[in-house]
Amino acid sequence: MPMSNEKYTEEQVKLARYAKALSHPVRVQIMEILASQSCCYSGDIADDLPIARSTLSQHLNELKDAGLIQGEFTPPKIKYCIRREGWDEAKHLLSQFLLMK
Amino acid sequence: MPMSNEKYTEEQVKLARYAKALSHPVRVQIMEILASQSCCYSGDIADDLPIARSTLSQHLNELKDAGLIQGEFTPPKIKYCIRREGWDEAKHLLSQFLLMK
DNA sequence: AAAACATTTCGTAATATTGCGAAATAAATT
DNA sequence: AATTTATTTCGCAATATTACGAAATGTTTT
Repeated sequence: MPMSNEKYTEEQVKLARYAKALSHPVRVQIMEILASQSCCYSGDIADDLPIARSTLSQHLNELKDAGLIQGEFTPPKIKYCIRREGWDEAKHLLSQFLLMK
Repeated sequence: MPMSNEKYTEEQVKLARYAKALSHPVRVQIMEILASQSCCYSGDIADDLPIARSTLSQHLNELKDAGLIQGEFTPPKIKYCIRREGWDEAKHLLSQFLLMK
């Protein structure tokens, strides 16, 4: 047992959180869709995906909670985009991690 | 709905599987430990981690199932190492994915 | 053969994820 | 004001994850 009060480092926790956000194929696909065009309306994403809209909404929320995407309300639709800060941090942490060996 | 029979591409599924393997801080830490020394005995890993040995065993199994590590039985211990093929594939898929935007 | 050691499997509990359809919310259009 | 459109929240069910300690497995040492 390590002596630290915390079980894991902040980086380990963050890395795991980003990895978890990407741990379902549909969320990988959502990120790919958002990357391929600057932004995208929720409905347009739904048309490309084999899941119910309510289920998509949950996946979008997970990506948002992880800080990887952001949604802008432009009535009556919601425009989703990749969130730079989160995406860049995920990139940085994962790249570092993958380079280690 | 896409016309393809399969819901997701092979790459999306593989990427999600590797991401899932790394979606818990303790598994990130295990990979870091294994990367920092060529190989490691299960018991030595357990000494560094704040979880029960049976729990560690489950996490090791998940990493093994994902193809990221391999265990060699050198009685009475088991020596765990990073599995090159899997690790390299994860590296490749994730790097590609992260570069996309 | 018995004791010690290293690790896994089993049983179980608590919690999280994934999925859907129905209902709710909220804005735009008629 | 009523209808349409876009999306989310709710309620629920099925399954998966995470964790632990106890028991089992298999090897080495005594």
